[in-house]
Amino acid sequence: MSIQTLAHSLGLSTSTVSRALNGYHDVSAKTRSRIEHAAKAMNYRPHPVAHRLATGRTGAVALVSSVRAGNYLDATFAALQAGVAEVMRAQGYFALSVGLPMGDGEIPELERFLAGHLVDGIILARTRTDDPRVRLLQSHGLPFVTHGRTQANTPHAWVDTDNAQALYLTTQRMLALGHRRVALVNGLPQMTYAVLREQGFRRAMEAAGVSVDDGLVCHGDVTAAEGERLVAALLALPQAPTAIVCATDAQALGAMAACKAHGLRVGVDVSVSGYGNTEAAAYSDPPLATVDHAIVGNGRQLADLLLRRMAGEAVESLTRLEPVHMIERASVGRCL
Amino acid sequence: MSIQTLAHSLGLSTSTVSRALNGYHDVSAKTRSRIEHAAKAMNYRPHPVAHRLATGRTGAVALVSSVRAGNYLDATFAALQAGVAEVMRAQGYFALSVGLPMGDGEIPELERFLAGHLVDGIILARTRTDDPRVRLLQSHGLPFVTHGRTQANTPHAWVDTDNAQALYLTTQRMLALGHRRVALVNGLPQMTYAVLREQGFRRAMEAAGVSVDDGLVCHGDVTAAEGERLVAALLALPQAPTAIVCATDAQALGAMAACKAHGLRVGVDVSVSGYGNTEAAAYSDPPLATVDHAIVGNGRQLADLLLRRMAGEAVESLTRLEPVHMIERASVGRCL
DNA sequence: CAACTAACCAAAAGCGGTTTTGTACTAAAG
DNA sequence: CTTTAGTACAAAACCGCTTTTGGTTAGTTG
Repeated sequence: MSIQTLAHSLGLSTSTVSRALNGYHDVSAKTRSRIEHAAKAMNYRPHPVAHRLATGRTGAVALVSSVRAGNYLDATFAALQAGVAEVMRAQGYFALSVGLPMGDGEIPELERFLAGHLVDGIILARTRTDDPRVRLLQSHGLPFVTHGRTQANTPHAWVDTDNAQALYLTTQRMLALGHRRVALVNGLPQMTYAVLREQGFRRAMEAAGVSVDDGLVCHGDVTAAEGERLVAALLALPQAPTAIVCATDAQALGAMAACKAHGLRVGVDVSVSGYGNTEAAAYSDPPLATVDHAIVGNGRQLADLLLRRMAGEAVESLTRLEPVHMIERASVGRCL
Repeated sequence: MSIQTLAHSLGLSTSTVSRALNGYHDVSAKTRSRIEHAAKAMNYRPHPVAHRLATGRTGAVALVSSVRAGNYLDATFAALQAGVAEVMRAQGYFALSVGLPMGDGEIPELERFLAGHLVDGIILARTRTDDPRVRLLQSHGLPFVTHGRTQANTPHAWVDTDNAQALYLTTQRMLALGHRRVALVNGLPQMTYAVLREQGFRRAMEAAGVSVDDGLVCHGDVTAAEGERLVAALLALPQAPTAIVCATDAQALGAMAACKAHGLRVGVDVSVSGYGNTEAAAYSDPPLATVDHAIVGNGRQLADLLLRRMAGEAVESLTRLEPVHMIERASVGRCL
């Protein structure tokens, strides 16, 4: 069912059919409706590949993220994808997600993907402070939006949760409960969100007039295993922390395990908070205090900004800082 | 940088260049190497869209799954995607993942996706016993492999974990520990895996000569909230179970919470097991016994079968049942 | 009534490749 | 020496659509 057979069956030229279906003006109303009827009746739809070759547009966008082998995309990413897909679908676009192999293969693979002309725009997740993927996208020219900021000097469109505010809130809460030795278990420092979370942490400490013990600030993978390892080390210190603010719920689950292994009651002897409002956090024992960052909404925002970007809006106005709020649960309590 | 400019700069025709680069025989070795050198030097790569229009091949496959609003893809899906991508990338394919909106929009959206000619093959995750998506794919003709089986009478390629064996093992273990009132908290019955898990459960009970109390078999979403709800109901029964076998780790986390709320010590007064070997299970309190199903390996198998399918192998030989094993942890213990 | 303008549609040229068909030329076979 | 077969390349058709260009007809306008 090509445009040719359709045109032929109507006794018209393909160009007239094409122009009629694409809303050009130099087709009489009568002919247009005749064509539209026939198209519907014969269930004609332009072949997307041919359409793409002629127009350059693909009707799809990609959500790309780098994944380390053995360390897969998590529920956060999935929720992001859901938000993106929802908005994109409403506009007739497909939202595909693709994973780049973290490490040496990352940039070549992204180049290969870009060269593949599979999509009209890209949403890049988990940006880093100095992100070669962003530089590649900038030089390539394909419209893109990042989730999370970079520290690149050339501006680009982004959506971010207010990481600094989030950790400001949780840290402030710990301080309000009387904690003074507050530890930060953070993500890897090359991740922009980790930098921002640390800023929020330090700002809260400073605002309360409590000096930060750099020995209580540590970095690692955002996994439970890593959280457990880091917190076990913190608890072995001569001056162990009484509160532990973690960069993710997964780390916090590990942190709680380490505390228990050390004979501490979480929420009583030691307070622990997470980030992400995952289901596992709600059902941990004790329930884990966390930060809700409405990640599906972030996905919707990302899609919205990408659509605007593809429509040609300037990047300068295309940034969104999304609010967060703390969810208090029994894993945090008053300092003994 | 099109094939035409390349051909022109070499003083050859585009057809010769094309045939040389595609390994046809009627190009002299000298001309071929001259063309290959020039192509490399000028960094020529065929435009994928044009290539696709001419050949019909796209160089990408999709991992598709239906997602309910608010109930996103989980870590299992992400791990699957990682395995698929790994194998596909090695063959030069992209592995894209796309989410269909569960419900009425599901089939139209899949149709739209198929009509989009974006991929050469499809991997369908989370199959149901009677799956309209499978029927659509079968009628469409695009090569596909499902993760999980259906009960369709027309055969298709599939990879599945041995769900029945998994629940046979966990149930058997509960029975070996002296439990007689064993409950099953299962997924929704339209999911094939839920049917198979229930089969394994019943087979183990039967093998031990213990009759199944149908009041202790329940179904629901595979979330912690649902697990909690279902188990709270089970514990309110006059003859409450002493062991609870859950269909997923998430349900089991909810189940454990319900048990604790009921004043029971998990692993002592009541035993709980999960499925999926997630990190949250390893770090729950007590650590949750679970089933490891090597899901990344499943992804690799899926990719392998899809490649074979795309190469034209018959579906009959393209099925794989992957082994599982139980991971015993403190959430299960001897029946008091 | 000639000239001009819309309105409507067809023809043709792209998009960037692949594949079929055609054509010189060379070399071996009859 | 002619036929046959094989080699190496070019020309052209095609994939299915969009868009530019151009031409015809009818309806104003001066």
